[in-house]
Amino acid sequence: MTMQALVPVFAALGDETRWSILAALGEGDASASALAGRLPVSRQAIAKHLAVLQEVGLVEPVRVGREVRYRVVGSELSATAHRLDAIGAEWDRRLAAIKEIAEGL
Amino acid sequence: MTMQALVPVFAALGDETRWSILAALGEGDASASALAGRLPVSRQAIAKHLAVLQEVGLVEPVRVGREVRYRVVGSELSATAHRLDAIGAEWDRRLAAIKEIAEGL
DNA sequence: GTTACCTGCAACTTGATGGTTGCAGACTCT
DNA sequence: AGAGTCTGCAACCATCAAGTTGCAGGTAAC
Repeated sequence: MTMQALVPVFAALGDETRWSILAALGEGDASASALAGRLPVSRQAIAKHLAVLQEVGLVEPVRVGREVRYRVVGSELSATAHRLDAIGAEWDRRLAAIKEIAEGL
Repeated sequence: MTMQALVPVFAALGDETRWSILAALGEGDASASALAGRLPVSRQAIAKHLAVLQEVGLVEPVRVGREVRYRVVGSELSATAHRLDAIGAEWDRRLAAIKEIAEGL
């Protein structure tokens, strides 16, 4: 159970560049330098984004020799999705209850 | 089908104050002024947040006399959750494939 | 018609964030 | 040992976002 603080996870997912990084990592684990070769931003910018992603558990570092590769943690994505879905369902339930009252049932 | 641009939705959900507003709206529809009475921020700040939430379809305005009440759109939350879940599942699938290759199966 | 209240617009402050460049340190490999 | 390359740290810039205050415009109610 990761149980990250939800809101920071969304904040991390609310940036296009970070999604580009996640998408690139989907092709296989890669280091900040390798990613900088594929994306139109500097290595340091990518390093910062990776730090943010790691902070909320969306990505994890793996040392391979002298480089640090990053891997997407798909389960964190799924966990976040499920928590969000539960919240959405809760709201739907409440709305349905209100609707019933409004319709005099 | 709302089909909002995903990333902006996450950006909208990546703010604590916005969650406070959503939570308060969960108690029942309310206007910006009413929310300002319950939350520790100014009405205008809340109005801006509501604009952001409306922009991505998480909330919708309802005129009631001279005031504008807002209602949470739970379905948008659920839709976002399902899309995120699909992405997470896709990553898990890929990781599983990579793992199989790595284990020489 | 006034009074009162609620919304909407504008200007401004401030802190966070996305981005850059430059440099120092560490590790590999020949 | 030396060359090359990868990481990490720091300073810095610019833009955006969250928040504020103040004011003008409607709309409801008495």
